[in-house]
Amino acid sequence: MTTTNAAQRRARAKVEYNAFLAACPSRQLLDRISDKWVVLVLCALGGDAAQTGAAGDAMAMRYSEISRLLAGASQKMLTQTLRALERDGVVTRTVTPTVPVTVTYELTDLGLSLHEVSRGLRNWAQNHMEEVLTRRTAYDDRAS
Amino acid sequence: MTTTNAAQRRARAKVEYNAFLAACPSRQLLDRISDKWVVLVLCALGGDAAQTGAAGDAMAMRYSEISRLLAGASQKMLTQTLRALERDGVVTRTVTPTVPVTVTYELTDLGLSLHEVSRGLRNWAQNHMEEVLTRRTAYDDRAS
DNA sequence: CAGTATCCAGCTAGATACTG
DNA sequence: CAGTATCTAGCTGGATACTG
Repeated sequence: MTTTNAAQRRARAKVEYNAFLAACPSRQLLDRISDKWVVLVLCALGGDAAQTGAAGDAMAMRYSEISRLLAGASQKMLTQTLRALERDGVVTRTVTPTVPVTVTYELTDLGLSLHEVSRGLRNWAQNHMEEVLTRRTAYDDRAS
Repeated sequence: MTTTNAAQRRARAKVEYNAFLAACPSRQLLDRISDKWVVLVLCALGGDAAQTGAAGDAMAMRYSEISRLLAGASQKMLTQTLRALERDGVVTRTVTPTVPVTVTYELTDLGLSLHEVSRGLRNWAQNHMEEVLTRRTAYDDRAS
């Protein structure tokens, strides 16, 4: 009976794994906010960048503004991220039919609350990152 | 002068991008907690699983216990994750030299506080995920 | 201006086999 | 029991070119 055994164990593991995943609802959110560009877009629209002049609170931004702020993001990633966030109701996409079309993005209430969550993360990071880094180098030194 | 132009633009973009990254310290943390298995290990050691009997607060767990709880995680991923967390001072790794060696993992104070952060995330997820899902299906329906 | 479409390199994570 | 080592498939993200 060696034929089905391995496959069965694998299938069983798959199920248990999914069950544990389902039991941990933060996974859903994490898949959303753990994305590199999602966080950066959130920062940008939330006004954390402060390099554009205004700072502190949410603002509507044009595609090209975001693109300029997040230099290094390809259009592909930017558009993909923006679409995903729009799909989830985190940002609004407003098309103004001017001559060359104008598109602005803005955080929704949902997006603002998500931005708040990411601020909580940022706070933790600022308070503990130094300790983490210290531990990390200590660990690396210990390992001959 | 078309030779250096493209490369220069690319280099410039790289710098700006990094600058914005650096300005957003949550990236560091996100790289840590956004990992699938990190969160699950955090859940396990934090006692969120509740499938082992005890529930609610932190507990020391053996490698095999974690492995059983997170069925579906390969040893590679589990070990890798555990090592990274140990390196960052989030968990402790205790080796007891019994006959077959016994290794237990436990959250440190730092790990507990990180676990709290992830609980904040979980709360947001529980409060808003339904809305996100609604928006998402609405968006998908709209797209003919 | 604000995208869409396509192709491809690199990294990650899973499978598998072996060890103190 | 608690790993380490190695190979590879698949997905993600970046480059590039084209469009309403």
